Amino acid sequence: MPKIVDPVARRRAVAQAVLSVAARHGLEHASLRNVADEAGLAIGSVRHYFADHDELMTFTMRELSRRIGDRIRTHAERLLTPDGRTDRRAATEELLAEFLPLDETRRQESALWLAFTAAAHTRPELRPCAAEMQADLHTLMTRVLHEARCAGGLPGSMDVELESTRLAALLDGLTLQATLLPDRYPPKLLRQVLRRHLDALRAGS
Amino acid sequence: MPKIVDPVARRRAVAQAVLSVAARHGLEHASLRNVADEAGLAIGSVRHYFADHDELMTFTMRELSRRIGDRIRTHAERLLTPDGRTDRRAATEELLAEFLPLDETRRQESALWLAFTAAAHTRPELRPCAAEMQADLHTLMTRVLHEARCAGGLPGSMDVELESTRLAALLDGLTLQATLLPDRYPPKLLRQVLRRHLDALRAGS
DNA sequence: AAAATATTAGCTCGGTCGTGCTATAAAGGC
DNA sequence: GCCTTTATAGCACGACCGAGCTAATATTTT
Repeated sequence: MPKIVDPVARRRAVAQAVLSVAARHGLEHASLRNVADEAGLAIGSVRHYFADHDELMTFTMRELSRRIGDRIRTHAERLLTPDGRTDRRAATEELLAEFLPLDETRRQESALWLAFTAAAHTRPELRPCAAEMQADLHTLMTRVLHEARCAGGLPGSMDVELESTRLAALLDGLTLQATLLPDRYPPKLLRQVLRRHLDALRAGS
Repeated sequence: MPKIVDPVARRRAVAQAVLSVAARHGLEHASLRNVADEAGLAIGSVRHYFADHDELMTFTMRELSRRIGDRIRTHAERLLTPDGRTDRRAATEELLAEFLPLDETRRQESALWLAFTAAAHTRPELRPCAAEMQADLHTLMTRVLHEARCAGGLPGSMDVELESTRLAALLDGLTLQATLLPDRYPPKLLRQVLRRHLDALRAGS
């Protein structure tokens, strides 16, 4: 038998290389050659783990989605399983703030998310994943608003479905703008806008 | 002298070809060859009007910006120079709705806007234009909210600057989502979300 | 020790790219 | 009619691309 290599770990490492190249030079430069260089592998090695370029891209997008999802889930659990001591309002704000590019890590993730989302427009193989990410966001917004309303934090007259869409759009829009112009949208401003929106929801309209 | 050709018209025609190709197959396929084919010209002809590929791209993005801007300005004038008979509230909603992908034309423009905006992340030459577009959006939101407040349509306690950012983010986010999943975000829903936001602003919070 | 095989490495092909460069065609001034 | 200027057309080069394919390497099991 040959050298034992954990195939999933390798695939993830290669996906990380794709993300690094894409973050630095754009998705269009994430060629097999550049990615192999970035990962410190030969081009043939990369092709051993991915059938073709498309599979590499779809896997990488799912990897990005998984990474963001993991980060969100951590906060979501804290919110959805309150231990009594946690401030629901603050926990909600923290959860939603997790989507915003508040530090360099999340700024880079946001930029990558935007790149893949835009690419999904003309690359059919990426569309399912992009659609899933958007659906997941909407679902999470619905859960958050629904539970907040049940807990009495939001008025019962609220249209949860509509407000979920509005909240999701606000987060996506803020992320888009802050990713493009980080200087004009410092973390403080982003949190301020989010807080304002939550306050408005709380007040009923 | 040679055959007389209006150079600006030609440049715009070529830019239109870029937009067509980009809308159909993505910005990365807007090569000189594909664009020349789309425009019905030889590759050399295209290069006669554009020094290099970068200039073609920057010009096309500005052209797109100009086209969207023109459409907006038409509505903006109607709102900012009211003739007494116009309903300010409805005119405002119409103006803001002009940003949303409510029909096929605007859906395509939105997709192109998104593609260029995403590309601006890693293409320095596109950044100034992207930044301008975003700044213009914010400025317009500020004007609309400011005038609406002066006209008594919005509470005086409102933080215009903050609400402008929030409104701009909402529009960008809605556009992003509706462009990616047109089926899930039909025009009716988009207008509903916009109306809800304006109602909330009106109610003071 | 040897055989088996997952892994790595790299050559080759056809294709597309931007761009430098040259050649032809058209049209108004002399 | 000729000449200058502008527009159009297209060849040629080097670079990069994805993918098919083969060979070498390394390591665990037999």
